[in-house]
Amino acid sequence: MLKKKITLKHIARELEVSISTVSKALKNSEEISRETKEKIQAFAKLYNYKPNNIAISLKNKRTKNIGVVIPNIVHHFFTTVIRGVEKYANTKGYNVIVCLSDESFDKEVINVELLANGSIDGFIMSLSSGTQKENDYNHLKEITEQGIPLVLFDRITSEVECDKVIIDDALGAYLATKKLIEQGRKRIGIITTADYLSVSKSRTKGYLKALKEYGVNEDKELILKMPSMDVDGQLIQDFIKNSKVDAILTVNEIFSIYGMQVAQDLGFKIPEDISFIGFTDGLLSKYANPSLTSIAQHGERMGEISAEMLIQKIESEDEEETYQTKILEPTLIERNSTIN
Amino acid sequence: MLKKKITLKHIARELEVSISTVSKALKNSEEISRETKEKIQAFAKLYNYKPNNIAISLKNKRTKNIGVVIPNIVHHFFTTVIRGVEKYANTKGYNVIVCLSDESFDKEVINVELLANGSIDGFIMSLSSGTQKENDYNHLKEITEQGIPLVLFDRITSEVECDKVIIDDALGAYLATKKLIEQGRKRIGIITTADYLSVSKSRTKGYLKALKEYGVNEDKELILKMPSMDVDGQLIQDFIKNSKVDAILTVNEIFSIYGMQVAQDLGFKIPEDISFIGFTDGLLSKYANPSLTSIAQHGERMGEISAEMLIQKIESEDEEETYQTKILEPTLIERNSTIN
DNA sequence: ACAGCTTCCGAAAACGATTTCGTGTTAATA
DNA sequence: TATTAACACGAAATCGTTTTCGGAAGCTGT
Repeated sequence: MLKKKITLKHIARELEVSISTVSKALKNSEEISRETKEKIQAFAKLYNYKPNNIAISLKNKRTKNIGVVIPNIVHHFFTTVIRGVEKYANTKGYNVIVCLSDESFDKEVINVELLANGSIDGFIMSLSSGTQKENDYNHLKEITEQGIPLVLFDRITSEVECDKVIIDDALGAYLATKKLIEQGRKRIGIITTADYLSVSKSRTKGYLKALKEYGVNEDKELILKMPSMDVDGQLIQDFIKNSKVDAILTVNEIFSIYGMQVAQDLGFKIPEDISFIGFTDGLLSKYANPSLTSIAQHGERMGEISAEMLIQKIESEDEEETYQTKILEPTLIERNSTIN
Repeated sequence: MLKKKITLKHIARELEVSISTVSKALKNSEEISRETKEKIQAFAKLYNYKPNNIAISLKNKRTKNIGVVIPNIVHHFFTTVIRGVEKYANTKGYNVIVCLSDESFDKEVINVELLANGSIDGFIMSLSSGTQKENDYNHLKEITEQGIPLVLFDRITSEVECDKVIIDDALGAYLATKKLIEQGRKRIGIITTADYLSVSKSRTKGYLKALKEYGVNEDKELILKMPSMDVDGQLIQDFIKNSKVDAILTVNEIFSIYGMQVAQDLGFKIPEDISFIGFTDGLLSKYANPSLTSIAQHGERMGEISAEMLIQKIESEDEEETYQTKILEPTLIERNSTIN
């Protein structure tokens, strides 16, 4: 009943030729006579022969797999990146191995070390918050030292030399803040996370830059730093209640969505009393009520570019150690959470 | 500069012993003398030796990879399943290779065939809509015939004999409909998709069963079948405008969220004039405004169970061909889109 | 002093494929 | 007829690991 996979050896034995002959015949080598080739090819097709990927990987020292290690999969942004990576990788014949670090340094290290032992030809990664907090990148330095190509996206670090893809986070925050100022907002707050997260830091910077440009002084009371990536409802509620903001920029969409709910519960009208802009532009932004003005991070594009850069490095012969950082432009998408 | 990975051969040459000795020493074999083992182990640690996964896979004919093929990654449900699979698989030392079929029959076949050639020890899959439409499962039959374990979840078929994990879709729809009836709703509509999707069919069945139980006759005008998984705004708008429904059940959350927006734009109050219940209970349901009463599909649990069943099959010696279908109970989560 | 045991280690096959090189046969050329 | 070239194929190494088997020492006991 069990139709086990057939190998070159089986074909060779059955047809009374050598394994080499079978191998060559199936690659249509000129070395083999027409009739022998036809015989072998027919037999192979009949028994649905497909070469064993593992054996080929071992021989070629190339797996045609790329490893994607991301902090989580719940944030819509990361799933769109996966989509982009998949899309491009597939056209080039690569599979995608997805590993979740779960925002944990230890899990990230484990995943990387596991995959680095031959399972993949290169990595696409976004740092876990744990890793950014520890500020320890030895696991990444090791793989680059071994010559395994690596592309970091979104959550990156200058500690590791490799290709990188990010959006201009500061610019995104700057544009959003500017938009709010120009709409007449006077007290613009920001809900961000701890500074060790590279993106949050940049976004806060862009926010401050815009304020400065318009002569608004930084006000610590308008900056709420969430201790983790999770929503702390109480903190947001207190912030909205006490800070007298008339606009809020958040570093992800969940903070905004949650903020809007709190604000509405407190009787504020959106966008009249308080307007909101969030980062990421995922499904939530589009379907929230009111819909959320947001800064698109172009995750799918980011995934495609990452995959393209990685595969380019994987397949390039020369060991030129030149790395580039691609910076995508964020896009402000206006919806009903700001005046339009 | 490049610190290439070290192999058994390198160690053997350097320490002037045989490869076999090195291999055994690193496994702490009793065959090797204490001093030789210590010497080899120290050397291996110093040069950070890690065995090559590919070589081991070839030798053992086991990759410690499991392939997950899903229709898309945008639906929150599938990402939660991935999480569950990852979670369980990692505890057992397995990696997860994710492939997206993009709802396409062809892409599903390609992915399966690629992975089946040695890359993975087993499959966890949910059928693409294209596959369910074509009703062609030869690619799956082939892998099961080869003895490769397969677990189907959510979108399954009776055409293939294998382990399966689903929620009781009919029950979910039944419970939701019953809830609506008991809340006094008189004209309960359903927004579903074409019948070839196994889950939509079951859910419609549950909906009809509840109606029948309460003596309500089926009314074709209350059933909207969307031609695809995508939201067709016009259809939904016409449906809400013309059908005079006072409650709507939808087979996913996006249809509900979209429906709520349309209803609100038309001046209906939710839940007073129209109440909504949607399947899936993703982020959208929780953060929508009003928040959406929904039927939780327990994706993460489903992923865990799928992984558990698969790994159990992979690691069991006996070739017993007994397959089971696990049916999870859906949970109705009440929020503000229904009266509470 | 010699059979019989341990103890410790290496040779070789195996997993499944690719590829280089060599060789026997035949046909073409001098 | 002798030489050579073209053709068709096979042997063997290789990728990195595991594992079986056998054998060389050294030791024990009689």
